[in-house]
Amino acid sequence: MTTEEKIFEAAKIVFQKKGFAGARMQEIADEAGINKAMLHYCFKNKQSLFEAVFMKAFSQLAPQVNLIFSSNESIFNKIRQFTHSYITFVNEHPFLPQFIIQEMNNNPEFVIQFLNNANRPNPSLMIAQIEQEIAAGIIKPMPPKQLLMDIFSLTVFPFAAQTMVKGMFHISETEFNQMMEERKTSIAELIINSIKK
Amino acid sequence: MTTEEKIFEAAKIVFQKKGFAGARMQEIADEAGINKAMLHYCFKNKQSLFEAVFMKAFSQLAPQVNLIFSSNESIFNKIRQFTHSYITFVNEHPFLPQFIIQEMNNNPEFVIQFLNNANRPNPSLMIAQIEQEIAAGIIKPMPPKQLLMDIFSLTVFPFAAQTMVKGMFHISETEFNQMMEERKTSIAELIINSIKK
DNA sequence: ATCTTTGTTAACCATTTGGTTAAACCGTTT
DNA sequence: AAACGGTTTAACCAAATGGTTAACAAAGAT
Repeated sequence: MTTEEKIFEAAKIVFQKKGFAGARMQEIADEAGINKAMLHYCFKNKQSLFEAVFMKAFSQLAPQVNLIFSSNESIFNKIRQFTHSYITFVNEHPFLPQFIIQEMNNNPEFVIQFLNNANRPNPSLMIAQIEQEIAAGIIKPMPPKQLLMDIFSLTVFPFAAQTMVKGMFHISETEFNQMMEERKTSIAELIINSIKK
Repeated sequence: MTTEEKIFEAAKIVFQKKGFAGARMQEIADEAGINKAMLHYCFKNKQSLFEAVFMKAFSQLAPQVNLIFSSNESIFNKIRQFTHSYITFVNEHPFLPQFIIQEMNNNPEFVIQFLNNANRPNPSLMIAQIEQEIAAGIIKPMPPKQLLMDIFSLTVFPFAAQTMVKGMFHISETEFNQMMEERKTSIAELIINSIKK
């Protein structure tokens, strides 16, 4: 692993745990097992290191979502695929959703950058398909954006609010993971049942 | 408004916008229109000021939730009341959910404090009722915690991920608020339809 | 009137923090 | 082996930041 990669991995860990403002350059250097000056040798400064980490995180998630959203499957199968593959993916990157949401809220200017980014999550195809299937009488009439928001909410929220959920329900890491495993299918069926005519 | 109140309000604004690590004592003082030394005269330090703000925020939300969860209504009406009153409340405090989730993730030790706090959100009554109604054959069998997580997800997520949602769907503040208004009833009916036998 | 308590401020301090520098290290070329 | 290039480090620096101090003002209490 090159030094740059070591730094990047370390920065990922520290930024995801502490956020941009809470992260310390020294801590990233320690985590990477290198001297602090190397951070500035490889990356211009804290901001640019952060942007690299954030971009990478985001562009790991978005293409997956788009792949499913733009496939040729029926809306029902797309929903099934989405919940399944999203939860699988996030299980391996448990801090991604809260990290992305947090930093997006703290730096709303960032959002603008992603609107121009090819790797942004793009719901327009999915919205079009929903409208078509409503017109074709396959699913009940409803605002497509609300449907998408329902799908995202049910899938993403438990991860984003992980700490609170675990605390409120008194559940362990293992129980949490098991619940998420169940949700891979239960969410999809919940949504499908509600829109199916 | 007393100086302490001015500080508290200012701290609320700055902490909710920047988070604990990102907030600056000077900025809070400026926002309150007072000298920085007053912060330390009224509150011991940054941490204790933050805890005061956080506790207050949390204990505005929790009792409302508990009131509904422990009423004598049917499960269907409780769900209707919850989505309605939660969305109404959060519309007036748009940064609360993301603030609470963010700081809980950043300081998981906090969670422990709330487990001993009388004002904590307590889902146990609601869970018991769900189990009863399943046993009585009123609603379909399902894990009660999953049902609660569905309700919370659909209600809270759009607010917690506000910035991303607005960016992804290209919707304005006004359109967002209108969507949330619709959700007050649409979420409840979605859930109720899915559990009703 | 004056003493005391409470509220408020400008100036100051110690530490932390992001960032820089100049020297050392090391494999490659000549 | 000397010169060279990229890589790495210890030491350093300036600014930012949380927190303190000592003086000052306002308001009661005696």
